[in-house]
Amino acid sequence: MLDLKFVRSNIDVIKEMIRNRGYDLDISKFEALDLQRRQRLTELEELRYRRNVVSEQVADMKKKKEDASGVIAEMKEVSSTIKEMEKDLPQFVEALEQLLMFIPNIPHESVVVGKDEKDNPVIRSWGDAPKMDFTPLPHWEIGENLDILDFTRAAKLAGTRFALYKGQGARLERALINFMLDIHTKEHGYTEILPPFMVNTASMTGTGQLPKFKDELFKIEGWDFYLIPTAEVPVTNIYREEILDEDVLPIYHVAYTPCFRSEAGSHGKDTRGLTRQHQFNKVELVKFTRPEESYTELENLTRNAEEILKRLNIPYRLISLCTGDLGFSAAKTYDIEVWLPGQGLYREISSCSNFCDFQARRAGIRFRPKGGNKTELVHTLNGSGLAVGRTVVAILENYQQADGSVVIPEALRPYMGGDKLISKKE
RNA sequence: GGAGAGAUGGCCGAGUAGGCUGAAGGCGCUCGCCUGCUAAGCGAGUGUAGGGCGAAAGUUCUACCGAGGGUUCGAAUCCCUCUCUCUCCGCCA
Repeated sequence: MLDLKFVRSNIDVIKEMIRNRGYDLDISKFEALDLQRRQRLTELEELRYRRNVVSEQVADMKKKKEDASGVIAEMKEVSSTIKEMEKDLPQFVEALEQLLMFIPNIPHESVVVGKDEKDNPVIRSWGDAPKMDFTPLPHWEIGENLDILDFTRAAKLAGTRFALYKGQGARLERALINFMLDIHTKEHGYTEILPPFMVNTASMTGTGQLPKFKDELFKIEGWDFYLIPTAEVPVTNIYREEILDEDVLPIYHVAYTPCFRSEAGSHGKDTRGLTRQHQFNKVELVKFTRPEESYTELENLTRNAEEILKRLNIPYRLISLCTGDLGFSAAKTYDIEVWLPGQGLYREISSCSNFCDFQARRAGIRFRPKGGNKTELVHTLNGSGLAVGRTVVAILENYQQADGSVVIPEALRPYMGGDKLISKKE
């Protein structure tokens, strides 16, 4: 959410930004609504002022044993008017807030203005595609051949977009989670968090999943619980409505959680394999920083995520999302895309964003600067470090061999009981 | 699930026969003084959000004592509902 006063005095900047992002959002009502709201608020506050003054008079008169019944009768009228106006005002506040909630974040000046993913500039690439003298298979075939992935039975258990991992497959997923958590906690200085996997409406609103992205969420029937679509939600909301000491910043958190997404808008897309599931595992990096250092922190966070792929020796490229492809709350986003030889394409495995104060404003996450007493909003950042299921995809496709077996990346072997190879059991 | 206690400012903690209590006191923090350094001491200041006026510093008004309703001229204080925390009992991974 943007600052109301900022929007009020920069309405043209906002309109241009909305255009650059390719959003279809009409904010022409904003000014009138804002004005109406303020007028009514002023009227109401004047009446309340009067009530307060007269109430004091009543207290005085009673003390002096004077008759206050005339004033009291008059105030009865005023009070009922106040009550009516108090019932009336929230409509305007809510309407304005609704409008404000649907205005996306302002992209950083370094973000390229573009239409869609074709306009995303590549920032850098790392690693070489493995040389294969055979036709590489997509991971779902590799996994099913090795009997470590079973999509048919997963569909029986739950439905489409679910996976059943078996044996070395299940272990590989678990190994990756530990591998990633260990690097981020021991080497990159993040504090591990294990949060609830369900959160309430207030949390979903705090990070911006609600109200705009309601359709993407799974809700528990009869409860104010939503399954989290990413650890970003519970972890960012840890400090919701809090004022932090400046000393504690920056805060680095890393959390492993499963993520649950309806994938409502992607019917028929990526229907095969692990790529797009209703439930998947992710290790998420979250940062809370001072405003002036958030862009440096974004670079660091992105490199922390890249480091995982370097250790696993998986080729990838880093792209920067253009205005047309940028997420609603983000001011700047880097996507890390891994090379998948089995499918012959690059696939997003991590998305690292700086939200600046956009999430913090809505969630009320502030800090008190040393020396000053005015509170400021923190900047929030997050990025996948990494999506675990897609990392399995990348390993299977990049480390596959002609005989159908899959070499386990060296860095991961300590987490796989020393095994070097996943091969078919005879 | 049953019985009871509680929720106040960045933190701790006063405040119920409703009326200058935005809220005592303490801690913390900021500025100044003092001390050779450290520690201690002294003085002043220090909530959040929103509106009006002001170029700004600022000033003024309104709201906020877990949340939402109600009673009243007037509610942190009375009533109702909800949420959360704690203690005891029961049940359970």
